Amino acid sequence: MKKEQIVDVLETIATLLELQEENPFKIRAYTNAARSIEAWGGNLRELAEENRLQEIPGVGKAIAGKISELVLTGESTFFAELRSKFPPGILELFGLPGLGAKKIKALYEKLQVGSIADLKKACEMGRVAELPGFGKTTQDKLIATISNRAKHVGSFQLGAVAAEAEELLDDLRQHPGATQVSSAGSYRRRKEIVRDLDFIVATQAPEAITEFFVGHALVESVSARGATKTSVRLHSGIQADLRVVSTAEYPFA
DNA sequence: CCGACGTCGCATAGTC
DNA sequence: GACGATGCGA
DNA sequence: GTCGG
Repeated sequence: MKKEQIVDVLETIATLLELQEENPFKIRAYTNAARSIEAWGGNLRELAEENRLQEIPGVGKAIAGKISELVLTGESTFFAELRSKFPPGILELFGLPGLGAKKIKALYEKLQVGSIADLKKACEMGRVAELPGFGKTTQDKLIATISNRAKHVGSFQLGAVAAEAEELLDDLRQHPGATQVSSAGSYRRRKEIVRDLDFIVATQAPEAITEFFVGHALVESVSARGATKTSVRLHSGIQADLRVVSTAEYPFA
């Protein structure tokens, strides 16, 4: 297992320990270890094989043991057991502003809320406002936040994808077969939130352009490939659509 | 072995 | 309206 | 859970 994944596991352990109201210092120990490992340049596998994990600040005997297990087997019995105590979706709830461990625990124990979808239903049924510590205001705000969030699933901040978009545009323009290249849609309009990137290329050689597009270094995977429209996913995770048109119809595309 | 581990201020919403 | 709880960031 | 006296 890779370093980033291990860091993620340690952070998740900390979060789950919060839910069962563990000793706050123990919780922090896990987050500290995660931060520390993140900053550690070296190779975890080597360190694990030489039993030197404890050289990393914040990593003691217990956490070192869990890391070795993760590095070697990709699993941790402790983590698996901890995880099994809660529904997987409960971690989503930490992403909602205003919700922390205490509130989430109450929602889970009293209303069996184990995901954002569950929470939305509970709010809509008016059950959340009944809970001590919650009220109508909170319930309404949660509904609003969740609905708002749904709109942004699979969307990106403009700045987060601008670099990829521009690089792709430039490279398409470099291609000898492309006579006109432009972006379209929300990216062209510089909307703050973009769901996907749209490119339009005028060409006499659609096949070659498509080939070039799907083979581009920024492309992670190809989800659809047709004569006039091709969809791919870039490394950042955003979807990018390419429309190829004849030079004659480009002005109308 | 055993105690310390950051702390404070602010905002918000709920309860008394 | 005061007060404690919770969440969040400095 | 980890660190340090």
